Amino acid sequence: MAAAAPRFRFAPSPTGSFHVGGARAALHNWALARRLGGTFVLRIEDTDEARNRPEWVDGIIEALAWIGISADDPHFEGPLFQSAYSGAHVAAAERLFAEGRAYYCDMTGEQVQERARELGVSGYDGHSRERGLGPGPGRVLRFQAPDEGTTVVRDLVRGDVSFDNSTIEDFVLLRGNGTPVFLLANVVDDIEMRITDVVRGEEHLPNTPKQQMLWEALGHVPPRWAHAPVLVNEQRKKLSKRRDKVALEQYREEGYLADAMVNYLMTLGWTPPGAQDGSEIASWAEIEAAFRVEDVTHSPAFFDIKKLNAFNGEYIRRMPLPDFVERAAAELPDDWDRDRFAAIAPHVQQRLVTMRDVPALVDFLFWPEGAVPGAGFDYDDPSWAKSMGPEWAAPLLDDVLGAYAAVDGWHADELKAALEAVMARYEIKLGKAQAPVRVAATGRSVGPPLFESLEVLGRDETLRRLTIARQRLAGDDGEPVRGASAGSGESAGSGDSAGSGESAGNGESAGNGESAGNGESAGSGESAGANPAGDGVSPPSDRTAPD
RNA sequence: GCCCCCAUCGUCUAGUGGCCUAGGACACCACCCUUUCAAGGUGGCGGCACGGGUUCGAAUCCCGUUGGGGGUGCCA
Repeated sequence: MAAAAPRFRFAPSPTGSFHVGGARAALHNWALARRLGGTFVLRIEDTDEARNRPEWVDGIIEALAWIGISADDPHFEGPLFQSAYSGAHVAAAERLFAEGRAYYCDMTGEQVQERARELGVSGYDGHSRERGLGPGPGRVLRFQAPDEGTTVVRDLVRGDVSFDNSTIEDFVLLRGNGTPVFLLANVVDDIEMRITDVVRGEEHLPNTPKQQMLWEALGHVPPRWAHAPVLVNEQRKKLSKRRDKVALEQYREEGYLADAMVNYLMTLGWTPPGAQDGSEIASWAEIEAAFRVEDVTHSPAFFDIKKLNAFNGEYIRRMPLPDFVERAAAELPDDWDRDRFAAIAPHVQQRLVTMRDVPALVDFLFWPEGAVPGAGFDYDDPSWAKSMGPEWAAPLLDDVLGAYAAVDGWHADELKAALEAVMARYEIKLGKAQAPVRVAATGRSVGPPLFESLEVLGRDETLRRLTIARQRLAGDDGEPVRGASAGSGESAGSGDSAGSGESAGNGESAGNGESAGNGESAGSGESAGANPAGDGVSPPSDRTAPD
């Protein structure tokens, strides 16, 4: 008789944002369910009224879809709602009471603490076990845990973990108001949903012996357990919503690719095949085919954004060009010409960390008519002095102006040849000679390859900008002429102010060393006011680890 | 306090008694390439927490120490 298909579950509680740690847990369950031909059950733990909003459930489903866990997949089941099972929770509790496995107690939390202090014990001492209390307002139902022996949790990632039953107190099943507590609800749900494998975060390991007792007391065989290590921050503390950037949605908005995020998340605590002596980049298909919980590491993993960045850049570079152009377009202000961007796209694709860095790399192509760069551009920075400083800068600019006005075609190779012809007279190298031209034409000291950029810019606009720069140079450091300062921004006027420009202090990313981009140009419609960042809308509690 | 988990380069990891003078990836440094910046290439820096065992032999097994983390609620 073939073993029944395994049933996994992912049980997040709805909050305003989706935790990366949760994403990893979901991915683990998903990979297993798919590889083993089982089912991934999504259960929404919505019992806490206070934190329950319908749109949050959509958020969970969307976040899952983003990382490839599609509700349309045949292996996907749900969403199911814990609240729909409240009847079963209470029924289970009553059954445990009827069978003498649980009893009522009228002590308040304070009283329990006080008594523990007097007796010198650590927790609840079983005070009401023999008092024969029945249900009533304010009375909690407690599970009568065994006093002796040990409970062994067979964990797929850690092996057998044993707990001394004497250290497990008679825990609460039903609150004073009759509602079930997490421990009970969770187990009953799993039983009801015929879950066979519980794969979750290590923070749940201490709860596991209690849950296992419940499974057995309720007459069922406990599931296979697997507790993956937690994700931690640089302080080696569990990633917390309060202090760390954990919202999956935020990474998505900042221009991280789902594939990169998924790949990276899976490398925390596990090594994809072939990574032992090569790249850790692996497709989901490869990951899914090879992932086994038994191979998951035992120790906590630091969620390292630097490494995530490396993965993301790698994935961006690997995108087919048309895909890249399409995806990048989403980061551009509406009034930026798509064809013009497409012309330079191949050169920006290999210079990115996140998709959000795109606008700042090409903004010079979209200055409004007659504009000259202003605040936020190197044009107005020390970079100007550095590029224009040499005494040969002015004459060279004059010569380039002349050469470019006369150049036959207007293609990168011709523009390069023309500049090389000019610079030969000054006995300088291309690396130096291009600097003043670059700053003059693009407003930045770094960016996509110069001649390709100029080709896209066009002859008229290039000459115009070189002329203006030349005049400024002559005017001895006078104020820059500002037709419309701040580049494209102001005139963009397409309503999408947004300002991706800020591009999150990516100073080190794609260039523009000094300034982190122009605050107001380059708005990426998407990011607009949204920026949920989780924190704002969700309860500050860290105790929301999906279970 | 009590319970539980963990411990290989800065980080993520490979490693399950000899193949390890410990391998890869990210980061960092240098050089090469080069049209700035990237990318790419080459090389470098850098680790088995400590102390005892077991064994012919230990990063690998056992014990202890130390250090981290998680849990300890009428939260999930």
